[in-house]
Amino acid sequence: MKLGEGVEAAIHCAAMLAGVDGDATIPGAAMAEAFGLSPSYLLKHLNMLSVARILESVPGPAGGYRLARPAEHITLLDIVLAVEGREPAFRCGEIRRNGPARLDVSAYVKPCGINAAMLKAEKAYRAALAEAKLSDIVSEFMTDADPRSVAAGCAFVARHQRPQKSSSTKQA
Amino acid sequence: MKLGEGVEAAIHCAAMLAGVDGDATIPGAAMAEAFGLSPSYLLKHLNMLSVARILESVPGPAGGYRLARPAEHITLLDIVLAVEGREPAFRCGEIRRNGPARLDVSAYVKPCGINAAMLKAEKAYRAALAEAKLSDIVSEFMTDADPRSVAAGCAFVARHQRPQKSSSTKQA
DNA sequence: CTATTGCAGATAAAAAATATCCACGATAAA
DNA sequence: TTTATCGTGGATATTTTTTATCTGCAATAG
Repeated sequence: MKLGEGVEAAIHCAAMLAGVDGDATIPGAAMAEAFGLSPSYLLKHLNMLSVARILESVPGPAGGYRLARPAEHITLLDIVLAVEGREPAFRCGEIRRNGPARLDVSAYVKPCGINAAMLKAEKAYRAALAEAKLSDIVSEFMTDADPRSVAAGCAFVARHQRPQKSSSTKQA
Repeated sequence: MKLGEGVEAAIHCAAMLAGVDGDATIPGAAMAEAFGLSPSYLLKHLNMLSVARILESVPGPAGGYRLARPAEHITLLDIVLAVEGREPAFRCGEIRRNGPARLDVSAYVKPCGINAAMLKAEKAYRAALAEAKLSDIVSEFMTDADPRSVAAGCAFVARHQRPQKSSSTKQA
């Protein structure tokens, strides 16, 4: 049972993007620098978030990424599933039917009880992640984290975010 | 997020061992054959279950494995942790402090909120697994599975289990 | 036009999971 | 006592997955 490092990166990036003004964007390279990550590889993960409609990407200069919807409507489950895939962690290989004395396939129509129990646990896991909204993560960070850390994060966003020319004008 | 195949093998083996009479044992090679698994590799997993005191191993002819305690006191969590390790799936790399503008370490004493949320979800996952007793898995299999499958399983256990000479005599 | 950005695909390097083998100690049975 | 069977531990190989890099391409603000 292991989660790739991309999950941590994706959540941190999403949290950072929650702090931009209006429809401004932050380039992926800037976020890679902020977290000391490999730019090329981080782009892979950010792209998966784009495909999952969690982020929006804007090409060209002044381009980059921004949230595709308000942070209140993005959960950690959304991000984890986008990066890690939607398949369950436990995949039943149906090894019970791999023995030398194989029965007819009709003997295995009932689902494997072990599989059911494992899937039930993962359902609980996902339910807990679905409860964690990105907006909660951000606001908790703002109030609980060390002021220097908060200030540094906000300064970084302010320095790297790029306002868009078209669109309405400012933020909501 | 992925669970190794060893988990499925370990649970199936433990369930099989729950069906032996008294202190009899079943050799690892027999269980590997029953599930069509590589014997050498399955032994690795069975050994981890032994180290975790979930199984007991008996060397020599008439040796093999048996449950170290009643199936009522073995949970899927016990098995999963024994095989996959006890570390959480999400490991916080503290990438927030890896940027170019590093703050003093004192700015990071507060735990990462993202880490806390991920750990909370995994706690729910483990709690659900802790609810699933091996005895439940077995009894559910006995009553719900196809009779042919149950009969085949019981026959296999009866054919391969090996009673122990010493010890009290029979089971409790 | 030019520079910057995201994207897709090929590729490579590193790490982990899976699998095999052999020497060893224990032990039941012959 | 001898022999064959079993689990253990270590070394090693194979395969798969993860992580990382690079190149060419399309989009676009200035």
